[in-house]
Amino acid sequence: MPEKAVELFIQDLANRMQIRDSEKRQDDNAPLFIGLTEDSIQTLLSNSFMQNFSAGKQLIQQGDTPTHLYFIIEGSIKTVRYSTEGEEATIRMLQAGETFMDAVIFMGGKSPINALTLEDSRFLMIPAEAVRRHALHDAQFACNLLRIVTKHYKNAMQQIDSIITKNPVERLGYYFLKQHLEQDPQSMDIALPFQKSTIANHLGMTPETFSRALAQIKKMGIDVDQEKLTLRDAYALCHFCDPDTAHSCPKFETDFCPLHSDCKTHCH
Amino acid sequence: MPEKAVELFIQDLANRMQIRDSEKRQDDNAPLFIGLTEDSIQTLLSNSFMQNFSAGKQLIQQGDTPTHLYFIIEGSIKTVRYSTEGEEATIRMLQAGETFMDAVIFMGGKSPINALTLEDSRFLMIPAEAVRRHALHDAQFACNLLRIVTKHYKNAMQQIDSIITKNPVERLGYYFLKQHLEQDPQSMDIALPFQKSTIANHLGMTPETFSRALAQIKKMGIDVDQEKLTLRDAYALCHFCDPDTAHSCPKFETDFCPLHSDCKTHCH
DNA sequence: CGCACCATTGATATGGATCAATAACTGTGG
DNA sequence: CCACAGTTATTGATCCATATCAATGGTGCG
Repeated sequence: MPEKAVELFIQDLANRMQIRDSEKRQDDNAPLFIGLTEDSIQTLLSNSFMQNFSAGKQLIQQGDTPTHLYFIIEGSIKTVRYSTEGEEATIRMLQAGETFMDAVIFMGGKSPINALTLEDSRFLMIPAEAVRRHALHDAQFACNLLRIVTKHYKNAMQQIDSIITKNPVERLGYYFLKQHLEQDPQSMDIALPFQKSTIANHLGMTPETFSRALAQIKKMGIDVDQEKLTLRDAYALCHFCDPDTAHSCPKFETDFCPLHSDCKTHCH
Repeated sequence: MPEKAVELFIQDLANRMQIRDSEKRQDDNAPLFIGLTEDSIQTLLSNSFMQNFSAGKQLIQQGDTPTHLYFIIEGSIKTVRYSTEGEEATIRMLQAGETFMDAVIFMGGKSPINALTLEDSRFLMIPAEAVRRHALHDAQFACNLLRIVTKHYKNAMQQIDSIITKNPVERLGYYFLKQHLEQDPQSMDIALPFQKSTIANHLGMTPETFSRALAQIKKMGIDVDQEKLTLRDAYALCHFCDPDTAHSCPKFETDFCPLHSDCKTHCH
């Protein structure tokens, strides 16, 4: 039964990756399996299985030895650290298509984070030992992991920077900007994929402060309608940008990008 | 001339790794080259070279395309991000034997960080393209990179957690604890490897606050003598510990570890 | 010796946390 | 369809930790 599920998953994955190919977006989804041979995927997944968990379940605790790499088929989770007084610091929030425990597996010790489901979720679980072994045999797979982990690391660096140098409004704007670029840079709508209090904690502020920051943002050309934002102005988020984020923006290096030296219109 | 330097370096590295072998500490130093064949190292370093930079030199700017992986032969550097108003957030401070730009090379875009020398320094510089190519050919090398990057990532997570949930004194204590475990868990002395203002920024506080936190720490059984700390009590730092850090402490799971359930002496 | 630079210490100000109350939404059952 | 409880979000009032401002002391270097 587990094997069957995995078979199905592989087939589905293959389908999806072909679709992606034609869309030229093969990099973005399931980056763990990019460029692997059918054989390689089979070997890697030979002891993997699917499992469901209900909302609010602690999958991993700080100090546990990580046993699996989790690939989210359905649902969402967050990874957090707790202080001794029980305060929590949210490191990441993840949705379907993303993986977690991918980095922890290679840290060579106990897990520095807790992982818990935010809603009822379904995972493909690949044994940690299989992942480590496979990485040593398939350099492509190891490089996929590298790309994934470095991306996490980049996000962590931006999170650190945000918390240290930015005020709540700027942090929120920066978060929205990144969501905007990630979801669909053409659309004027941005979805809030998680509960506000969860995002607030991820940004290092209380829900109250988050709420007040939202109110500020409204005044800057962004309509807030429950769990959806609408930009009234395509450039409303531009002054939250930074030099490395700019490069993933379609407006970058057009004369309309406020960071561009020739820009006349949107500079301040 | 560059080739000669690299030859020498490899030889020196080999020597050092043999020494480490006998000390059973082969994991800790030069983790980039662990387990690689002589051939593999040769290929990797074929276009590498040594270069010196004076203190305060910007090696990489945010938004630059990273060109090399740097291995610090001598000196120290820090990686930082700047806000638009010029405030800085220090991500890491590194010394001889460590590498940087290792993760950035695999992020597939522009650098999210600046790197600048803290003193006159000397680096082994390996072209980024060579690193990426070699990672695809030598899975062992890719796994070494994975271990390095995941370690950075772990530190970043702890840094985020510290800044969000801990007050300045706790952050400082946690930093000292980690230094203590990293430098020499047996010794009662801890060296401050960087300028106080640099550490302060890394911990997300001003130099003034750092200074006041130091004063608090003095009251907790730790003598502060300029750039060296001395623990008056081997357990002085224990209540700054957390479940995942504990595992790298020699006192862990002895009855004297305050985190241990059977501990009678040091609990509070 | 004197000039920088860094660290410390004290006085004050302020941004965001906390506390408290209300409002909006979610789902459930009558 | 509405009434209800439970959760999540907003808004207001207050407080406190840490930043900021300012002055002094220490250290190393030319």
